[in-house]
Amino acid sequence: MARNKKYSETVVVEKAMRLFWRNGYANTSMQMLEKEMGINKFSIYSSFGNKQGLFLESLKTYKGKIGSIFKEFKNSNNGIEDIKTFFYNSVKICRVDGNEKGCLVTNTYNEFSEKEDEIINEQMTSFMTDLKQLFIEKLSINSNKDEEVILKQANYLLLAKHGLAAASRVNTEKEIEDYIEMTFKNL
Amino acid sequence: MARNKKYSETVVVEKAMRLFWRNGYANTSMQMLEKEMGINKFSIYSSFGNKQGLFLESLKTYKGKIGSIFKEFKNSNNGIEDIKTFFYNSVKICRVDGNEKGCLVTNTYNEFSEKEDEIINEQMTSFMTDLKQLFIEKLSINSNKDEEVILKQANYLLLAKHGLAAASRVNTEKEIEDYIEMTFKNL
DNA sequence: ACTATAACTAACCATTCGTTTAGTTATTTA
DNA sequence: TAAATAACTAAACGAATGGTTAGTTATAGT
Repeated sequence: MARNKKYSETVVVEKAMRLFWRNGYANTSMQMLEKEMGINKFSIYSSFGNKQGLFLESLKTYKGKIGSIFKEFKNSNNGIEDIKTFFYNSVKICRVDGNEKGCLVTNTYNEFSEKEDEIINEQMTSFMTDLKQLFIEKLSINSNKDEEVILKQANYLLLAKHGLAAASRVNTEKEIEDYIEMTFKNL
Repeated sequence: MARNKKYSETVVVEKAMRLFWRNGYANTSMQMLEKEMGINKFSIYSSFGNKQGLFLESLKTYKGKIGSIFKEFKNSNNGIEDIKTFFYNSVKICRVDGNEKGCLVTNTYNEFSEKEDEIINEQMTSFMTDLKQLFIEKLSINSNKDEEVILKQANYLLLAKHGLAAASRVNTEKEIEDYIEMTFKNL
């Protein structure tokens, strides 16, 4: 009936994601998004509803980005060694594509931890729960540890992963490598 | 010459600190500060210059608050066991006095990691450097580890402490205890 | 080619931000 | 007690925020 969009929503949401990743939600303004995405506010609002809608779509894109790492993690069968590989892969993905730092999900988790945004908080909690479950499964492979120990170690790894994502924003590659190696020394 | 202040700067900056601690710098508005501190914007500006001045003063107050923990940490001589005690004490201080979460210094470190605020970034870096140095000293007590191992372990502890502060905002006491216990198992 | 309509531009909301300032009140000191 | 002045109140500042809308342009299907 009328003219088509000049932009691809997939392309512009990828750019928005990078900006949110770098600056967090609150510190990314619509003006910055307009500039980075190369489209007008009107287009953003007609495509994504509002700022939060765009952010949720960015989170979805991010999860797609790290999906391959998770898939590899799920499908392998080397127990603890897989978790370690997963840690290294998680850090690696934060180093590509420019200046973005840490894990977008973890950053969001921290930024919204005191807020009361139900939609976003639910997404964060489910992400963490799923990750913990995966750790438990991997820790159970080829192991005769009892459940209590496995749960304790899963908690340990969850917090380690969380802290690693936080630290990867401010620490050097060497420090991070030292941390990962030490983390897995006694599991 | 003229009338005296109705408020104590020490008292109101303590209240400001609690608010910054709970919400971070950007998410704490002057309006919120007025309400929490119980004084007018004018009084805030005349006492502390501007928002950043008030924040720096809050940081100073916070450092005073955790000063006793650091002092105890410095003066004891049980090596690694002291570091563990320090970790537990650091977590404990985050649980008192209401809903404030995590470590104000670490929260600030994270919030400003991408900004270019020289004054604040310098304070954060020096705090971390000092802490690392302390870890190195404690790890060297009654130990025949070579320097490389000690440095690696210091990096490990620094990131663990950083991650712990981040995690203490969102995780349970049990998860945190598990994490600390596991952390020191590896040393 | 015409028209309906979606995509676009750009100006403009109301609100909130950190900060300032004009005007008033209280109290210290001479 | 009276003058000087710091502490106070409250309103307003410009800039920036997320969000909207009136008006224009391009293109789809008839």
